[in-house]
Amino acid sequence: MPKIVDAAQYRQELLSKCFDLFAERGYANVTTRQIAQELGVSTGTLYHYFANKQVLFEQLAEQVSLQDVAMISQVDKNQDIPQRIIALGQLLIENQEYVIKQAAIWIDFLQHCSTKKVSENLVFEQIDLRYEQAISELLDLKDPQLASLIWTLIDGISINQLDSKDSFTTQINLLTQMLIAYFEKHILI
Amino acid sequence: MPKIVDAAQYRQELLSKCFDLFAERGYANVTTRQIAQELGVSTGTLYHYFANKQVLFEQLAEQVSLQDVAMISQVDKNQDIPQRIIALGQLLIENQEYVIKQAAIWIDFLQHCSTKKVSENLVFEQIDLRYEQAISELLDLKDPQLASLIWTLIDGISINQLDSKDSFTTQINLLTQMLIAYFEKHILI
Amino acid sequence: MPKIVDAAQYRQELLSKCFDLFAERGYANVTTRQIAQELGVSTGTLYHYFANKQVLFEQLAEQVSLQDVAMISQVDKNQDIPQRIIALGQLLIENQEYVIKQAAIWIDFLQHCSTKKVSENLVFEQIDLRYEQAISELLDLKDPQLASLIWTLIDGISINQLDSKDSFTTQINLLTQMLIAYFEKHILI
Amino acid sequence: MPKIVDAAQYRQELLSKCFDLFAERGYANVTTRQIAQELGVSTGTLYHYFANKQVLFEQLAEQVSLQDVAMISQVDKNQDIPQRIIALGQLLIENQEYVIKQAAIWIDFLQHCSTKKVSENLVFEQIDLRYEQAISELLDLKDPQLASLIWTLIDGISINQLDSKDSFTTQINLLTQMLIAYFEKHILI
DNA sequence: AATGAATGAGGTTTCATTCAT
DNA sequence: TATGAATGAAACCTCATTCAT
Repeated sequence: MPKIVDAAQYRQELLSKCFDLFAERGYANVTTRQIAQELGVSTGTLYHYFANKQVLFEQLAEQVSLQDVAMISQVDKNQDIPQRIIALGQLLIENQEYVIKQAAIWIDFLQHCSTKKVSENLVFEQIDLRYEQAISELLDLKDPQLASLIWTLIDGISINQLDSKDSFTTQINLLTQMLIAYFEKHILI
Repeated sequence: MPKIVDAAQYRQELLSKCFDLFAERGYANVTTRQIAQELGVSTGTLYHYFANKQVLFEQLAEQVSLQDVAMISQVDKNQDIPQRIIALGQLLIENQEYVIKQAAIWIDFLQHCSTKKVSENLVFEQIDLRYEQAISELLDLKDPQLASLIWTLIDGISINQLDSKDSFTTQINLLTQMLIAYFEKHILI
Repeated sequence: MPKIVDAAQYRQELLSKCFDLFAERGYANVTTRQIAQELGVSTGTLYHYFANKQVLFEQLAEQVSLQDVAMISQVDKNQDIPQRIIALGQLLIENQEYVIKQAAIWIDFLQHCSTKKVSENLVFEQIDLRYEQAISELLDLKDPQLASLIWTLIDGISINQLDSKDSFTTQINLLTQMLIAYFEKHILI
Repeated sequence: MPKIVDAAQYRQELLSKCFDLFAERGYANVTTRQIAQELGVSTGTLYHYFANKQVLFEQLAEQVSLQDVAMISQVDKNQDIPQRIIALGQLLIENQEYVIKQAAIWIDFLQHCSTKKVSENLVFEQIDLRYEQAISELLDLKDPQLASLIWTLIDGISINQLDSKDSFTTQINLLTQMLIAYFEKHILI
């Protein structure tokens, strides 16, 4: 009997392990050899679990999106909308290291998708929808575009955090206030 | 009489010509041969005008940032702040094709910078400052962070425009309203 | 009670099963994984029965040569030489699918042998001798070179059957007539 | 101005230089690095002149077929058919080293073609036709199948010359006699 | 100034073979 | 016996860059 008991689970582990690598260097600047090394396996093993570098990356993006959604759903919904927005901001700031990396990967994935043909965008659209739903649910939104936009703005902030990570807090807080102001004026009451 | 009168100007022309290429494919997916072909010159000539691919790209990013600033400064300042915000939104929507491409290049450049060492971030910081000033001036802002944020959010929206370009208008309009709500609540009296 | 009673016999079965695979794709274009899959076993099992891919192939070539000889010996020897030649041609045409595949494997094996050192040519020479004897016996030949040549010519025709399998019949018939003409002129009486 | 004056001619030179390599080792056993080394160029240069290994090989096969035809046309046609056949045999024996290698490449090419899809067989059919015409012309043949067959038989003999190169002469001579016997019986008069 | 042939390090991927279970 | 995950050398190919002309 072979060593690995649950291949699917092991794949997830491998994906998690190369999260930092892709986030910090970007898809094009990471070699498959580096990935294998980071994972502590041979390149052969890498290709045993993932058809190719592209597929590996797509599965990582998918995994990341699921984690993001899980993070968002941590916000306590027993509060009014402005409080929830603040709580979301708080959560992002607490997890800023992760959030910034996640954004780096997501942007990379976007570029990747725009290069490829439409057929592959199915996985992209599916992921996109996930974010939309998570935000809609959190803020009781009826407008899907608004939900999409909010996460888009968060990503926008995240990727702009080159080294000045202390500004992340400030920018998220500013965004929080913008959202609250917008909600108070257009949505609540 | 030599063909090229003004080398500096010719360089600018070359840069302009490869804007689309980088925007659509991304730095890593464009080869120097493709660039040369797009420009209608040989690779040798390319290297005559630019030390290497990286420098070429950095100069393109710089050129783009100057064009962006020029675009922003087109907004008529003889209106109140909310009107200026609306006008800016309008401008972005009118130039959406350019704005989206510009964002693609900017994000690519960000990734590029975060990979490299600090020494090269000088050019990055310089560019960043330019945006900050343009927005600050346009909206009479005292807080540089807020100015930075606004352009950051615009970029955030822009890069998320994979194919669904019709949503760009909606999203920019939503952002416009957020900004107005925020200004009304926190800045204008 | 162990599953496999007779390892030697099982090996023969395995060899027979991968005949088509090697014939259609060629030694270099068949992976051990494909072989294992075709055989319905794991690669581990494959290596349990055969030291390596090369040995597997050599044994296949040997098995094929034995089958060829068995086929040749089916020709009824109660006829004169020209009739036997015609009967041999008939037999080849009837089994053309097999004959063509067998030739593909044989040629592959020849290439294989010419690459390796002389030590391994023992198995090659042994196989070669087998063909020589079978043909010599069938046509009452004294000249071993002539016997060799005949099978060589048949192989030559066989490998040239890319897709145009209908020409196989024609070409074998032409060869048959050549042989008869040659025998009538130089050998019989 | 670049170094190479006539790229097409240089390509031919490169092809000629790797003839031995492919003939002796076979397509699958020759690496692109070995080819480059044999040619005295870098792998990059190799790929500058040939899209990939496959294309290089196909062009080699094509070149070889042209040389073969040129060789065949050397036979003096001012003699009767049997004499021409003998002269052809003589020519083959004189050039046996080349003939054997050429056959090795041709067989490799056949295998290669049978693996690929029909679209690529155009080049194969074209080459095949060339042989047919050269032989038809030499022996005043009306039957294209017979012409094809003759070259096929020569190839059959050639590839069977593993090391025993002295038998090549014998076998070609035997084939010569077969052909003469066949012509005398079926074609002439 | 302009060309594009030449370079070769290094990228992605394959695959025969091993070995723990 | 049987399995198939794991290995890593080595294959094919790309591409930023150089340099002779």
